[in-house]
Amino acid sequence: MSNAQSQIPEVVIFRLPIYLYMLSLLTEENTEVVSSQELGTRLQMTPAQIRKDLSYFGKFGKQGKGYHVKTLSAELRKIIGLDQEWNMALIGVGRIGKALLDYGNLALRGFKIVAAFDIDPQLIGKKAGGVIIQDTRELSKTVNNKDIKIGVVAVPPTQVQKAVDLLVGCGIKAILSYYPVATNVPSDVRVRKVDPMFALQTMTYYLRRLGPV
Amino acid sequence: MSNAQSQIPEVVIFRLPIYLYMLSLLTEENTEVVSSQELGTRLQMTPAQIRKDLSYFGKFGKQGKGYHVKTLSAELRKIIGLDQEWNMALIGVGRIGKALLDYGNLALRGFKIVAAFDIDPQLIGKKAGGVIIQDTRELSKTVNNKDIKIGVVAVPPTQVQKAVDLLVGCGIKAILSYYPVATNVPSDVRVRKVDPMFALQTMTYYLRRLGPV
DNA sequence: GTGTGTGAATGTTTTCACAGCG
DNA sequence: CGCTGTGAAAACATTCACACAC
Repeated sequence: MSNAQSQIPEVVIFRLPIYLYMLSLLTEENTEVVSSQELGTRLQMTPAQIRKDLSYFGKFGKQGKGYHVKTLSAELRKIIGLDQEWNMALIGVGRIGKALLDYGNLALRGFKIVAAFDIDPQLIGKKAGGVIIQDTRELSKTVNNKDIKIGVVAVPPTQVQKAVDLLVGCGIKAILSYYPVATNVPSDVRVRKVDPMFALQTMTYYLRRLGPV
Repeated sequence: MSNAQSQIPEVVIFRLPIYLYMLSLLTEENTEVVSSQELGTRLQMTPAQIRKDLSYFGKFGKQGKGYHVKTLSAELRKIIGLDQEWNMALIGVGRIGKALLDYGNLALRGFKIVAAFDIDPQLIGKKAGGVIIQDTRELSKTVNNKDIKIGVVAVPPTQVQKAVDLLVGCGIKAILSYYPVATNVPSDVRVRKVDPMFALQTMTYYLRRLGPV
């Protein structure tokens, strides 16, 4: 049915969860149908962009009416891959790692940290966020047993490549890293780097340019 | 000296903290000088892009050598506005709010939550992450007393506009919101929306397209 | 020789504008 | 009529390629 596959810009993929999020808000408000106009207002983007983005995946709208909220929601969930649960392995149970283990929203949105690993012997065997911290040597076995598809790397910069290698060795194809260091991975493995501080650090640039306060 | 001001693309601003981060790693390694080539390799971007980005702000490199790590670091910190401490007010001490109060990296990087607010009477007066939770009615007074320049909004979607209005009313010009709902603000106020889940939610798209596993 | 800074060229993303459908 | 879906145009961002400085 859909041809889809390769030529969809990455920015478009990045926006899909945003649409989905707004659709979930609309569902809560019992809105049945929404136009690209209305979505655009709520998300502060142009209606044309929303229509074009969605058109990469199919024709979900009805002319003269708009988009059926529930239907579009379901379609997007399928496209993004959120119509299933995803098991994740956490490498590194330091500050960020612990915060992730305690972060309730993960489970709410279908992501579950089902195993945690560290190299610190002091931590191994301890319990955190419902899982027992394991030695990294058990990674491969656990990935298979627990059907883990996503790796989350929360180790210091110097250890990132090592952690990534471990995950890649177990057949993991999607890795979220909490330090933006470059990593060497086969081309079919996707590493996404996030830093919770970057958003703050870009705002100060603009604060400075507002004239003296 | 610098003309700077308006015409610098926002994507460039977003990359500055990334450069700064890599420079801090290089400093730890006692590297004195680095080329755009080397930076590019480490950050997985083209040298040309790095040079062009930096050239928006001045000429920091030396031909034939590269960039002096410490000097460039210092310059970038000045440009981004990280050569000072920033006081922040948190609105909403729920799950995300509490996580932020406990997040050590904030202070390490020069950001400090110096006041927290909520409307829940059960929370007001309690202590969290070193600050006492206050009634939002005290916001204005506290913003002035504590020289607060950044607001962090961690309240449910339906309350975001209200919280943002409060902050804007106190003269706050930079707001970080943990839900990507559109907000109405004067044009000199910058609202940045972050959702810690979006990075995950885009990876599953690509996971699905890797052929059956 | 080596690597920056930068116009010009190329590539990508967004917006426009309108045909066509409900 | 109103609103989608979409080629074509405009805006924007990245990369090239080279003169010049060390």
